[in-house]
Formats: sequence, structure tokens, C-alpha cells
Amino acid sequence: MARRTRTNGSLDPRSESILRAVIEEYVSTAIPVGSQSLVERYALGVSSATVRNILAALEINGLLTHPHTSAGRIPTDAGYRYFVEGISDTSQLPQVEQLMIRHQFGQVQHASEQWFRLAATTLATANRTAGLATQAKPRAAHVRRLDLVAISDRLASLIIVFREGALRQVLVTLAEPVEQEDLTRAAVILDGLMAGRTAADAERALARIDGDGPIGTLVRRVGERVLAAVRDYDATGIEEVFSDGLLHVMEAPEFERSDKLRRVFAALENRSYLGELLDRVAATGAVQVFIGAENAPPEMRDVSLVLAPYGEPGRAVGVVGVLGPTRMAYPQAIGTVRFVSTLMNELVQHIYA
Amino acid sequence: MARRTRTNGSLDPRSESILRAVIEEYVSTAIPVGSQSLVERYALGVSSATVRNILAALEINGLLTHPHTSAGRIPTDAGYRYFVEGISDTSQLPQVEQLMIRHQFGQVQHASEQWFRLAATTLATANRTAGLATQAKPRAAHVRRLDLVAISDRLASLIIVFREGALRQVLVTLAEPVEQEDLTRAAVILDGLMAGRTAADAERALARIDGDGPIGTLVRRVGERVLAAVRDYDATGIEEVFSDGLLHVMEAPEFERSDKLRRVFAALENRSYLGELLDRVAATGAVQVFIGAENAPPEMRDVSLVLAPYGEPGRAVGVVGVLGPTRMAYPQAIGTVRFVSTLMNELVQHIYA
DNA sequence: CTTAGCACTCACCACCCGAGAGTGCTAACG
DNA sequence: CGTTAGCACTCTCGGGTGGTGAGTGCTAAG
Repeated sequence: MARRTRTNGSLDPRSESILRAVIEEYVSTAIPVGSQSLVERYALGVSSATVRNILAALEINGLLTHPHTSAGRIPTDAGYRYFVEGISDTSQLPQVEQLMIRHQFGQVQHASEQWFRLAATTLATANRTAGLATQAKPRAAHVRRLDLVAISDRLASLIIVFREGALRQVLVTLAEPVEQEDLTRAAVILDGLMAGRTAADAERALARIDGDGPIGTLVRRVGERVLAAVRDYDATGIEEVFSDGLLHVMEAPEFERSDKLRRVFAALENRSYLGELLDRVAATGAVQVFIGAENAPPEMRDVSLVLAPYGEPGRAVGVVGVLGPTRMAYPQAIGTVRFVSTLMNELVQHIYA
Repeated sequence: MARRTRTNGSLDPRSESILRAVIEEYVSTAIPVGSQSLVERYALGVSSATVRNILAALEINGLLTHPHTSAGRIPTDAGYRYFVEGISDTSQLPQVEQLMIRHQFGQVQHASEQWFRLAATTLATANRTAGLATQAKPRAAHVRRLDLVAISDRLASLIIVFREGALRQVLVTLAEPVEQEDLTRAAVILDGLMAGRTAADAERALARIDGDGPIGTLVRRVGERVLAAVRDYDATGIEEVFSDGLLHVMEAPEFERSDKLRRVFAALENRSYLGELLDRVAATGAVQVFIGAENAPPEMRDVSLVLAPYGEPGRAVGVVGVLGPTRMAYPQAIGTVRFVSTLMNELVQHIYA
């Protein structure tokens, strides 16, 4: 017995390979796996009785469980965790898949706004799970460019370009009719004032503007709107979590009943928790796995997330990953997520180079 | 019998009110309604036997059906259709709800890009169904403004603003390093060249540019990318169908089993059919209802759509609406969709005024 | 330590049965 | 002639029942 409960928490090789077999089998079939089917399919070199003993020990260790007395075993969250710890730093994606994904990204080189969507879509189709991605977002927004476009004589569109390529568009109503010419002049002034600055810097610069004349008033008025927009951009923790491939999650038998499925959807709308996870992942710089009940919110306890950050650590950071049932093909998921994140790294570095 | 099968296809008042009662009852309970419960709840002034006769006649007319011999009646798609025809041009949203919705729109006055999302969200929560909305999009794109922003020395971000406020961002890789100064000069030239023009006009204008000197080359190179982006913008039938409130659809008992639900999701991703519908709606200018099997694609046969266009007919047109089970509260849905579409009209006209 | 054997446990499925809701038909009624 | 009461019939639904089989845990022998 001592053999199966080593003090450091790791298992002897045989128990470990049986745990792996159970997980592998359960992940692909979704039905509890018994000792018989295990020896039949995996050539373990021992009888079902021996396997039964080991399964019982694994259950005592909390790595497996029973839906009911006479059913086979299924992995617990802890079981998946043990399994994941053993593979997370090795798994590599096959060349073929790497090429396919690279090819997809090559197609849309130009529209940088769309990269993160493509990442989500790619991850979704590659794993047959839901794919998630956020746009890379900086800690402190830097304005790169400002522009004012007349829409009607008292309405203008203010366009703000941030360093990492994000755009914001704000409608500005004007107290009195203004020509495009004056708008352009104001835009040039504001652009010189704020480009390359953070919100705090820009505010100081704006305060020094003398407010005389129609242009001065205009600059001041619009400048406030710019500041508000920049602050707003800073404040939103996550720009947007783009998700794709929810249909795949619906196909999983554990989500056949729609009430469980509803929880999954609710989970995706739980921006606060998702944001917390993303922050945590962004901080570490590596692929991270969150399994079932390791997630605090109750609606997340049936799903696992595999997440990885991308971007320039000090500057702009985003996250890509997948969300699926705890019964997930972790090695595959970890491999693709890691690969896509390195790919996104390359793209972002290309911009900052 | 002749009384119940008038040649023009309309029913006598009593049959009609009974049909209405059946629909009302079934929409709220989702269980087949029988003659008894009908007389109990609706004070029709006749016995259940009479009601039975009428129900039988309505079934012959194809407006009702039977799940099985000893069950109550449920409306057919044709039944809903008849019902909808009777109410579609009268139903008005209560003042209270109008005010609530107006208030929500007041909150986000400024971010015109977000209007259509808000419309979808509003429709979703007001009807407890899925809400849909597209951004208003013109037949032929007019460029309002062009801008070029340096990202690194050989990479620039091209920003295109279209008349109705849509933005496009495209990355342009440059053959050789270019200063922001030159980029700005090129942007000014291109802006003058293309602003207010459609793709075809702009192409002619671009052809007349003499390509000497570094600026000339730059203008030509970027100009091609602009044309491509404008054409691409023209080509995409629907910009994006934003949907919200899918959780509400999941709550409907008819979608408890996830395979039916999956069809709904698949339906939302069926852009080609959705686009076709939206085009049709945009062309008519009124609220339109598409009920169950009236939709050609098989995955749409369990759902109904209530759609309405908004915008300036000749210029930019978008669509708002809801998607839900055929068992839908049509009067309510029609009312809110119509109201939101008029609201969106006001907003768009404000821009074009 | 491993393994064969065996009793035991449940989920699952098919089946049956009674209750209840609802229908269609017929005949009487105003 | 339309309306209504009465009635036989049908079919779903829910609960109960028994058989089957996969799987377990335990014991004792190898």
C-alpha cells in the first residue's frame, strides 16, 4: 500500500500508466471505464483483479471516482491535474498541424484587428472545443494618432488610434457649426499634444492649452472626450473575449441536457472571473490549465480552460485558449494553445519591432 | 362547414378568437391546449363540445395540429402566420417600455459603432429571445477619410473611415523605410483623391496619379490597398450579425434537448441565409416575420424571426430583430422590433442630417 | 504480490398498468 | 341547423417491476 501513496504525492509507474489509460479511455468514450475493458484494450500485462486493486488505490488517492457502486471509474479533477502536470511541458504539436495553422494565419496577414479572432477560430476547430482569445492590450494606453472627421455641421467623429492598433470612435456633438478645416486644425493640435502619451501625461498637456478663440475651445472640448476615451480604454480589464466553436462544446455528451450547457454559456459571460484568469495567465507567461472545480464560480465547475498569454510582457498582453468539458484532450489542447500563442507572439513582435 | 372555409381564406370571428386563444395559451404554457381548458380559461360562451368542433375545423384548415390523438391542439406555422397577419400593423409598445429602451440608448449616445450591439441586447432582454442586429451598411461604400500611421519603419497602419462611420484598419508593409512625415503626405494626397468617392470613381482617380518619386510610389502602393479594402467592404453582404441573449432561447422547453438547440446555433451561423433574409427585409422597409418552416434551411424550421430594417433607404441600411422558437410572443416581438428600428432610424438620420 | 472465483450491487431497459386528458361521434335539444 | 350532453376510445405520462450485465470488493489460493 505504501507503494501507492508515496509521500511526495507521485505514483509508482504502473499506477501512473493505469491512470493515464483510464483518462485516455474516458476522454475518448465518455463512459466510465472498468477493469475488464482496460486490460482488454491496453495490454497492461496484469489481470483485471490487479487492475481493480490499483483502481481502488487511485480512488483512495482521490484521482479517480465512481459514479455509483457498480460502475467503472472516471477521473476526478485531481486525476486530470496529476495527468496534466506530467505532460504540460513536453507536448508539441505535430508538424502537419503547425503548418496548417500557420497557413491560415498567412491568409489574413493584413487585418491585425482580426488576428485574435482567427486565433479563437483556429483553436476551436483544431480541438473541437470552444476557442477564446482577447486582443493584446497595454497596461497604460498610448495614443498614437487622433483624427476628427465632420459628419454633419454640428457632429464630428473622433477617431483614436492606440499604439497596439486598437481603434476607438466617438461621436462629438459641437456647440456650434464647425468646418472640416477647423476640425482638422484642432485634430493636428490634439494629435501633437497627446500622441505617444498616457492619459495622465495628456491631461497635464491639455491643461496648459490656452482656451481662447474658437479653435481653443474646440480643442479643449474634444480633448476632454479624448481623455475620457483613453481612460475608459485603460479601465476595461478585457477589451473583448472573442469566442468561437461553441457548437463543439454542445456536442459533448455531458452537455446533452441544456441546463448544464446553459452554465457553460453563463460561464463565458462571467467576464469578471474570466478577466481574473486572463490577468493571472498574462502575468505568468506560460500555458496554464484550470480544471473543473479548481475554478471558483459554480457555473465553471464542469469545464476546463487551457490558456496562454501572448504579446510583449511590459507593453501589450493578450490571451488565447480553449474552453471545454473537464473531459478534454489535454495534451492536444495544450499543444495547440502553446503553438498559437507563439504564433501570436511573432505577429505582435512584428508590430513592435 | 362552409362558414369555416371562406373562399378568401379568412375565418369567421368566433373561429378566429378561438385560434387566438389557443395561440395565446400555447405560447405562454408550451403545452398542447384542449377544449376543456380553453372554455375554462377564456369564457368563450360555448361548451367544450362546440369548441371541439371548431378546433377540428381549424385543424382541417391547417391552422392547428395534434401531436397525437388524445392530446390538445398546437398551432401550425400557418396558424401563427394567420395570427400574425391579424396584428402586425397595429401592435404598439407600451409607453413604459418605450421609455426604458429610449433611456438605454441615451446612455451610449456617443459610440455610434456600438448602437447596433445595444439594439440586439435590448431586443434580447425585452423579449427574452435572441436579439440580432447588423450595422447599417451602404450599397456603395463612400470613403470619408484616410489616414496612415507608422507602426515601425517598414510597417504602417492604414485607417479608412467610411461615410456611415464604419472603420477599416489594414496593415501595409513597405518596401523601404518611410518616415511618418512622408506617410502623412501620402495620406493627404490619397485622402484628397478618394474622399467622397466610390470604389469605381477612386480607381479612375488613382490611375491618373503620376508614379514618379518615392511619394508617388507610396501613394500608388497604398492606394491599391485602399481600393482592395473598399471593394472588400462593398462585397461583404453583411458586415456582422451581432447576436445576444442566446441564453434566453436555451430556456425555452422546446430546446431542452441539445440537438434541437444545436440547430438554432447552426442557424445563426448560416450567414448566407440570414444575409438573404436581411436583404429582403432591407428592401421592404417594414417589420417582417418568418415563421418556422417558412424558412428554407432545415436548421431554421423550429425558429421564427421578426426583423425590421433601419437606416436611410438609398444610403445605408441595417437590420434589427429577434430570433426565437416558433412559439413566440409575436405581438410583443413585433412591437419591440418596430420600436427599436424607428429608434435606430432616428440615430442614423442624426448622422446624415 | 498476483490472480481466480464469487457474491453482490446498481444503472439501465423493457414492459406493464392505471390515471387522466382529450378527442370524435352520435343523438337529443332549442 | 347549430349547439350541447354523453360516451366510448385513444394515447401519453408516470410509477412500479423484473431481468440483464457490467463492474466491484473480498477471499483464498497460487
